[in-house]
Amino acid sequence: MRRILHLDMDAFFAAVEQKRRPELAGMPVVIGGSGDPGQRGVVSTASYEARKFGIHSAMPLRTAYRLCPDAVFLPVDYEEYSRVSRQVKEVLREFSPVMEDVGIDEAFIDITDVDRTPEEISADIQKKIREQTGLTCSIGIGPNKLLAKIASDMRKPDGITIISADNVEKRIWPLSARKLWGVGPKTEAYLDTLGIKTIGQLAAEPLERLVGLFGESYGTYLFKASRGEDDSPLVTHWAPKSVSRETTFQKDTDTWQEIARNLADLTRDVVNDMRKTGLRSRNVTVKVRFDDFRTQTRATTLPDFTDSLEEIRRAAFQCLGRFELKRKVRLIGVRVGRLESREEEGSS
DNA sequence: TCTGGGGTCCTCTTTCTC
DNA sequence: TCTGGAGAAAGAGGACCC
Repeated sequence: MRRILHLDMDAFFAAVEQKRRPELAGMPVVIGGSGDPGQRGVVSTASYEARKFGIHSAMPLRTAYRLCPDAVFLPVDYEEYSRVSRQVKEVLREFSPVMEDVGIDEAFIDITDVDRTPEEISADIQKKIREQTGLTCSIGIGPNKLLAKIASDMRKPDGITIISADNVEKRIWPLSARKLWGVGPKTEAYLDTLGIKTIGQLAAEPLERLVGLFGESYGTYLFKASRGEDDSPLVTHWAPKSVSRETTFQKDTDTWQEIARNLADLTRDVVNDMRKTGLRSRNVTVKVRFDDFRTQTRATTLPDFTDSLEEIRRAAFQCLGRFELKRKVRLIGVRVGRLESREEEGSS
């Protein structure tokens, strides 16, 4: 039986800010966008004090401001959070070389071969992270990634939760189906129309029914996940599949020059990114979101892998030309896909 | 009056090729 | 030369994650 540990930093961005500016400790702090709640943007992280006002991630900054005008609003400082994140990951690597990064504030490690109890390992990790960074984290341990991740969410902040394969029914089945990784707002609402609210109710459905409702791949996934089954391995190395940049205009616009200028800037940023990481691309996609929030994409395949700004910009503008820009534009974005690394040229 | 940005993966449809 | 079908590749959209 595997033993997987999932670590989740508590209110990470807000906690980093409160740590480096002690006067913010105990105050409602909201991190997001440019840090100006009058501008367009959403909440990335709210401190626990801010959450008491009903503020949560993905909420528009303006809404957060209405809920708590006294909160401290700060811009996202990825460089600083990345630096702290590296410290946290270094601590984890001391415990196991098999680690999967899940974004900036989460990770899995495989502790199957670590010769200590899960409780000891978890407490030790929490202690070391607190010493190194001054921050708290929550830890979940289970026989697979799915259960470890659900566990880490059960006691927050600064908690440790252990779920074993034989107490899935007791611990997992009463939870909302939304707690399963891969079940978002849409699926939750659909399940609700079927009278399915909990993971246990999902587990009561026959495989054939779930496959009929959700398709082979996702139906099978839900069937297994509701039983706490997950044999997915930890992904320790992976290559990027796409690089993108997008921006939401502060005011919706129908000025072609403004749209074009932004697309040119974003394309330059994407190409710089690609070159820094030694990648070339064969596919360019442009994304437009209109003022009614409808989103469209137009893509084109290039004759060859390239990191030439000229070629990629030409392709992006060719895509832009295929949109009917009848409404005002809210967002413009560009993505390059079908990547290959310059070193392994010709191999894909 | 709202609804970010950077990703992945899946599904369905259209287009290409043999 | 015309037509059709099968299968692959590309394009588009959408759900989901942090």
